[in-house]
Amino acid sequence: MFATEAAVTAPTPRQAQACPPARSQDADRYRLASQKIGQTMSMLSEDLAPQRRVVHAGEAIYRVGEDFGKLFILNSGLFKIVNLAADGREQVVSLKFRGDWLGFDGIANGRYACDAIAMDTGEIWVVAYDALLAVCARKPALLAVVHEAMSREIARDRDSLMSVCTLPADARVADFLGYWVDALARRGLRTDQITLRMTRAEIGNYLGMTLETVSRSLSQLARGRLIEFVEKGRREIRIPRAEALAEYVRDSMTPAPALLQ
Amino acid sequence: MFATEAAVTAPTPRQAQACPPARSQDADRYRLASQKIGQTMSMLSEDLAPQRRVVHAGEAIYRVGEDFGKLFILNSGLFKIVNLAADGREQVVSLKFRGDWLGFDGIANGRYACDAIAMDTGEIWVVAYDALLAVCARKPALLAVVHEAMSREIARDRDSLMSVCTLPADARVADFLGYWVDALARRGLRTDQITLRMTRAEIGNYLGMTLETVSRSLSQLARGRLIEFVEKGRREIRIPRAEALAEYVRDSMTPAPALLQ
DNA sequence: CGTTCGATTGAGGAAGATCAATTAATGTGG
DNA sequence: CCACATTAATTGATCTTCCTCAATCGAACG
Repeated sequence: MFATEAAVTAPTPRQAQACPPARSQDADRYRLASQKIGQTMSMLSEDLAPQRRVVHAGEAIYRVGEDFGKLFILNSGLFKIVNLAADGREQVVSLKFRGDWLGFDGIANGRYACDAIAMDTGEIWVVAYDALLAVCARKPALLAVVHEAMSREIARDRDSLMSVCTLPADARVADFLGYWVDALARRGLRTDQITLRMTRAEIGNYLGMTLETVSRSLSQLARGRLIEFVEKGRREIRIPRAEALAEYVRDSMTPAPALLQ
Repeated sequence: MFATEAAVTAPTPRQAQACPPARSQDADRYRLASQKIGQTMSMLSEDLAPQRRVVHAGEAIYRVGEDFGKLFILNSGLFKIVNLAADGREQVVSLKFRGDWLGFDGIANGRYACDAIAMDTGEIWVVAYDALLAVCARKPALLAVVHEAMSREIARDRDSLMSVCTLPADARVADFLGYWVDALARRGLRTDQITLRMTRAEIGNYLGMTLETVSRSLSQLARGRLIEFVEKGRREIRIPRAEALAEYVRDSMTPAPALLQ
């Protein structure tokens, strides 16, 4: 499932929680997360004095095969991370929001392993990896931030894989929307109405299905009043109850799936 | 695709390479990789003097929700990383071989985000995260190793997602075998014959398909002479030409996927 | 030697892909 | 501003792939 970070902090992690936490607890959690991101960004700005760069939709800040050297912190806008196979297959493997780091994939081999492409006008902060390490040596809190970002990315990628491997198409789209809402909520942004800055084809690519299936799934969710299309342009979506998306995902599992072992 | 690390180091990364590199180049690359892993393990052993612990098949070294505090380096054996959703879904999201680190997922939230389960008798080295950071402060080369391990994990996870999202079942299994062979080769182990220490159900779970489909795909690959079952017990597999697996994956993409039937 | 678990294989069905047509939104040049 | 072209999205009709259900077989084990 995409948004399992809450589950990890649950008191009984091996058991499914009977009922969702009260609304106000959620709000608290999101407020804290939002504050934390803000504080982290301030700290990065102070300690690193990063170069700031405005990017426009479609622009790549790095591409697969380029020499690694810099890391990027997303201050505003939205990015997609695209994996490219030698045979030409392209795969959107990750989405990046404010506060996320980009470029970790380049450390291992000295070359970036994918493309990072802006989906929107935004601002990124550029940091030389060497310089970052130098500052980290003096400031352990900064290193902690870097490790946390990498760790979160690992956990997030696994959730994506889980979603793709275990959920039927409709639930996958619902899960995706839930993840998006969660990502916005953590950044203190409004979540009752979201603007998908992706085409159906991009969403489908990310979720491992065709654009037609994405379209059908969205229509299906709209029929069930889980979402509503706003005005013209079907990328603006109203989400009356964000929890309903998670419930929908849960319910799609009803006939208990075969467990391992 | 699972094994794209080679592609990243290709001279023309945006273009598909017309013909595969010569056999000897591959051998060189693998020898270097194997040496590097050996050297890294030596260094870790010296600098960290980690606690060593023998684990047996089925044993978990950590479970989702447990307080984070330790990282683990796999010295021998094989581990699976299993993600667990609140609704009971289980998903094998990663496999770990000698030299791999386990537990990074716990850094972000202070709790492990998944289960790490031994599939085999093996030895892990246990390091307290705090202690590791302390040593890293004095020894930058060690920090580089840690970051490289995290980076590699991020890249690997994305390759998994790509495989699941873009390949049909047969090619996915072929890709999986290719990944396994590659992982062994990097560690200087024999690759003409491999022992899958996973049931068809586990493989299917990892690849997002049913055990029956895994079985059928393996039979299919065997009919095409890409693999051979060794003796009794269908988990021992001979792979005459490892490159043939990658070719099979490539061919499954092209307009005419009907190569063998 | 029966029991159990894992693997294989077949038949039928369902989810989703593919192909195709239509509509809606966006952009372009006159 | 409008006709036109272009791209995105929706929806329907078929077809394919893979899942589900079920039977059989082999290997491992007490």
